[in-house]
Amino acid sequence: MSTRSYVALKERLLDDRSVAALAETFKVLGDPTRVRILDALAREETPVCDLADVLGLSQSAVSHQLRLLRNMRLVRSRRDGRHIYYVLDDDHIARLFKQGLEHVQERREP
Amino acid sequence: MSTRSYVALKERLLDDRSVAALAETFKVLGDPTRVRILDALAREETPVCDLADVLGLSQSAVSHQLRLLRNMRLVRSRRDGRHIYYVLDDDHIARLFKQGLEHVQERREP
DNA sequence: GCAACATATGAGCGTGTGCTCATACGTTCA
DNA sequence: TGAACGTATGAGCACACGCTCATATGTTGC
Repeated sequence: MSTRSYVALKERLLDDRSVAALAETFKVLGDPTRVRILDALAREETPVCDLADVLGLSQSAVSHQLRLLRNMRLVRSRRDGRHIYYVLDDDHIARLFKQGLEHVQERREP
Repeated sequence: MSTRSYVALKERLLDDRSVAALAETFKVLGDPTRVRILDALAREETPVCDLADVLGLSQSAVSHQLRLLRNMRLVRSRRDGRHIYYVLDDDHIARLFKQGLEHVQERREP
């Protein structure tokens, strides 16, 4: 092991809760299907069936992902007749999402 | 399916490349071990053995993750004698990381 | 009430992922 | 040169994850 002192580093590291929360947050955004769903819902309130159709996914697949996003409070839903409309419910995530987008788009032309 | 027109939505969605890049970017950040490694490397240049020790991980586990981060150009390494020092090599990611952190920390007191 | 539609959800399957273990490669120093 | 140290890497395993399929639940209009 390195002979250099690293104790100072150890003490400044992120606490476990922050690490877990951070990883969990990024993990939700780390899947193409969820990215597409969130992208759509960031633009306008959309019922499940339209999401499935627009994204070319099965109703079931969309619904499963929405449950996850709902549990994490990233989206919220309201019923209108037979339809259930979903929207983004987290400004933080929306901003993080946008910033991530800027970064990948900047990075495209090096 | 909804009778409402959703064609307009379809046309405004993110293109596949952006979606993939965005998801991939977030995915790398979506693991506690990598979060901890990046957190440490954001603070100071550190050799693999110290990383393993400070984070309480095996040398192999750290090395495997570093390879991933290296391939994605998020970290860079330099050799100094027997040690190989790693540092962050991506300002975008560092900023994204910090912003994510602000969000999870704000969110802690609702 | 009962089709038809919209959504939710559990089970199961194939794949990806993060770890360990063993081992190879590289460097230093005596 | 060879032992000790530091790092990289492939194989393999346990588990997580995202999908499909089947089915349950909920709503509308006839």
